[in-house]
Amino acid sequence: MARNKRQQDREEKRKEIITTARTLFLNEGYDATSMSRIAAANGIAANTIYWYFKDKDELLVNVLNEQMISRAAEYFLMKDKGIVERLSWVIDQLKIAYQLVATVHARLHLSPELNLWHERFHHIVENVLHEELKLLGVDENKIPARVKVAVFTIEGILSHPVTEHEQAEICQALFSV
Amino acid sequence: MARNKRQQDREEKRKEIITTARTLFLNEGYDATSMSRIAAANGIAANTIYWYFKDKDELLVNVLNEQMISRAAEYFLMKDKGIVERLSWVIDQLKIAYQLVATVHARLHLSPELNLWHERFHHIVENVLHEELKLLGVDENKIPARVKVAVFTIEGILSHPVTEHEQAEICQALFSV
DNA sequence: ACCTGAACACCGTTCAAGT
DNA sequence: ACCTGAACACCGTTCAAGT
Repeated sequence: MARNKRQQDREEKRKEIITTARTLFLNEGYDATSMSRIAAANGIAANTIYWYFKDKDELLVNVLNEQMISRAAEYFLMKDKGIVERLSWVIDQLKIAYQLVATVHARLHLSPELNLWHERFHHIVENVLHEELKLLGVDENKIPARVKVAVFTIEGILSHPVTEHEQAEICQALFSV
Repeated sequence: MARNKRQQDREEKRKEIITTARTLFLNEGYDATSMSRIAAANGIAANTIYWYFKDKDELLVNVLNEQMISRAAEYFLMKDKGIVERLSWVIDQLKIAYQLVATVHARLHLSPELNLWHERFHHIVENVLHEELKLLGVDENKIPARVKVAVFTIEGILSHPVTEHEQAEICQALFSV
């Protein structure tokens, strides 16, 4: 792995570590991925990571952010597709990261930074869903509760065994006026 | 703490350890509660716990079971109350244990025993909810999807900041025919 | 500024040895 | 059958020391 020389490389190196961590977190899970493992995959010593990130939770927040940004970019390219198709795409993407979803919920109270990220993430998602329901013509003052139900249901689908057929029925139930 | 003498005490001692673990898991969380901590609270050495339980996950399953059984007993004493009141009681009880809910979801794939418990738990809860929706007169073949949405929404309420007002609106949305 | 070896204070779990 | 001290193989993190 390319050695670091000067300040210009700092952001680049950070990104390298984040990418490695993302792969490992998604494949093996957060707890199962040790700092040594991430470091080894980057050709550095375990404690070197602490020069780039405060702790493991800050690294997690960065991984989550990178993942969210890249997925959001793709999502907004689907503007022409139907709501149902876009929603099932979102669920598919989240399913890939479902281990991390559970980890975030389990570690919320241990890390203020993670808690903040979680709040912001929900804020963004809820804004998008609010807009979708508005476009569908749902009664404006019933939208907030409907949005919460939709968000929580999506999370539930991620963390529980649900057949394709069940998932389709559930999505239909969420977006019927 | 009372020393153990013969086989008759085994179940009793197991219960003692489970009770201690339950208190600590609920107050401090699963990860934050070490085996040493549980052992110390029971006046025994850390490794002694392994004579009563295979590992920490088996202890967790027993804690969850005990909690579920005691809560279920109370629930069925509320038969005369309305559905909304009973549901909000269930949510309150689950909120007390919300840390464990997140832990269960995060550890599902690490422990087959925990996974099995989780499946059984959902089976029980879904049966109860199915019955409730049936009594409300919901269209029979729309019930399964509605049950899933209700279960996932309840879990969402547990793990996210939701105001009393929002919660009331959400519950109303779930049980409107 | 960047990186490391060594150490610290923990984990959950195993095992040989005690009663 | 029940319990323990000591050890094992890990953690995440800190720190003094190197370049």
